[in-house]
Amino acid sequence: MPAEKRESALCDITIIHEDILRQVKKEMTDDESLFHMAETFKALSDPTRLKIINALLLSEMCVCDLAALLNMSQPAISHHLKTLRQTRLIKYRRDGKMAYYSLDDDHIKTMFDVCETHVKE
Amino acid sequence: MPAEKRESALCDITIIHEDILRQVKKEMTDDESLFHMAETFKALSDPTRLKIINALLLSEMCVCDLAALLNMSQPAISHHLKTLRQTRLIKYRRDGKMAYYSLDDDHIKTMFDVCETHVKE
DNA sequence: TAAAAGATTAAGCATGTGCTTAATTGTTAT
DNA sequence: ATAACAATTAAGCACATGCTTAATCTTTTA
Repeated sequence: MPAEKRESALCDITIIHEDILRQVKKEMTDDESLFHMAETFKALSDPTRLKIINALLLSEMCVCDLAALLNMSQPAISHHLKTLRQTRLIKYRRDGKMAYYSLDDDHIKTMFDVCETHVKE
Repeated sequence: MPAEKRESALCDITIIHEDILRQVKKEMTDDESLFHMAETFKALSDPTRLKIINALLLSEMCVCDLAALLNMSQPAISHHLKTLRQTRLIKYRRDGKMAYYSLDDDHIKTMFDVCETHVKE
């Protein structure tokens, strides 16, 4: 065994389960997907944005409705909606001056419901 | 209509859909649950923590395994594990010097899988 | 009992997030 | 056209997050 190897065994972390590491490494989701998943969860990680999602689960709403519902400024709401749009959690349609927001698909409802179950038990 | 009411209608945001607001407000999840849900999603919102979850979906692992797998320091991993523990996403058992971590229940697997589906389509 | 090793906690710093106010865009109505 | 309004974007500030290094705790083994 070369000297560097012996030294590194002394200084570095001793890896106990190399076989498991190899196997796990092989089966893990790709980095890019994990990064985007983290972004999606991050979009859901703010109480205000979660309330927006919660509201949109119940009804399509415009920005000023949401601002009134959550008692916050329009810019603040608009900022959050942008975050949710960028992760494709919500979509919107324009009708004159108003922008009506709604959920993009059913994944969000599932994640919301499962998470609610988790925290309530 | 009293003067204050008229003035507020000029200065404040005009609420377009009062009926919907009332209905939605009534049906929304309670604030405390939403707050804890946001904390749960926040725990999942970091790429490193998501990789830890991903690894634990495949196998129980100790801290030094995870540190080696993700090529990070033990304190950094330990810090993340604490966050995941606090939201009851993972649990651990001690065996001598080592702490073996695993997922706490099936909710996490569901959220992980649904989110993966979401970002991959 | 002392030393070693896995794990956790603490302190400190760089970066990110969320709000506010102000400015801008885009659409409607006078 | 121009005024009004819903919405978005920008700039700036306070606070939170994630990493590093160092110190501490806990269990094993020599």
